[in-house]
Amino acid sequence: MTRKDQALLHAKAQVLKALGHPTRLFMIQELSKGERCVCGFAEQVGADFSTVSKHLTVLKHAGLVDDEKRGQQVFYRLRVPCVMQFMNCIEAVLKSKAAASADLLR
Amino acid sequence: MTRKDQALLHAKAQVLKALGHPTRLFMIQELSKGERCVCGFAEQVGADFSTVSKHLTVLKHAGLVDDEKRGQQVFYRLRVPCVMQFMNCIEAVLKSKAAASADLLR
DNA sequence: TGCATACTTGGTCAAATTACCAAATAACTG
DNA sequence: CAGTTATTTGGTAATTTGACCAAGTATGCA
Repeated sequence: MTRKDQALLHAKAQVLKALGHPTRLFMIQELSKGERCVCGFAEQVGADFSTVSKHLTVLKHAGLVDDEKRGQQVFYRLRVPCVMQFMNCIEAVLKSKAAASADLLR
Repeated sequence: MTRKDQALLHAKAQVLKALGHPTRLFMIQELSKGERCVCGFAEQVGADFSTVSKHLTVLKHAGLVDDEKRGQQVFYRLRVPCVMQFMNCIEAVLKSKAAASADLLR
């Protein structure tokens, strides 16, 4: 594996890692319905404003969302909507896992 | 959000988190080509045997892979091949991010 | 200008992650 | 059975993560 391959692998993993947190995944799901300001999330997510802001920063650095300041508010939006297509597959993984656990009970 | 929704969100995030490590992502990519024993990975990945084993355990717990012992070797295989479809989208995210960085230079 | 609102940033701390080594287990081999 | 190979498990140390609080910045409004 070349150094370039390694870098690409690392970059891809970073994106997935950014998605790998309940709060951030929730944010992505919400953003798939449309843009949202930080304050909008602060209400829904039961966390500190600063925590919400930091999670959004992680998503931004991963390249998953864009932000735009309008007035006093900062609006975030999903940059690449295709990430939502992951969800079906993830659910398939969970189902397959559940099925395997059920197998153990037989 | 109900407690059940929360649990589902958490479970999904766990799957993504499992994918969010360069070594594990590499393993998944390799497994998409066919099953592989732990020793096969130990060679390719420049890490300790125990480290490799632990990464595979993480993937297994996430429901992403299955293992089967045959003789002295343990073979792992991808349980849900659809995860490979993520890659195109992830690459799109990276490209979009690169494009945004390029914008800054204008 | 001065104060409130909306965020972000920096600091701190506990918990989780990851890597390695050493030791334990399991299955073949002579 | 003794020794070797393949893999997992347990322990430990370094690093990263995630949550909160407090302080800083920026915008809008009286």
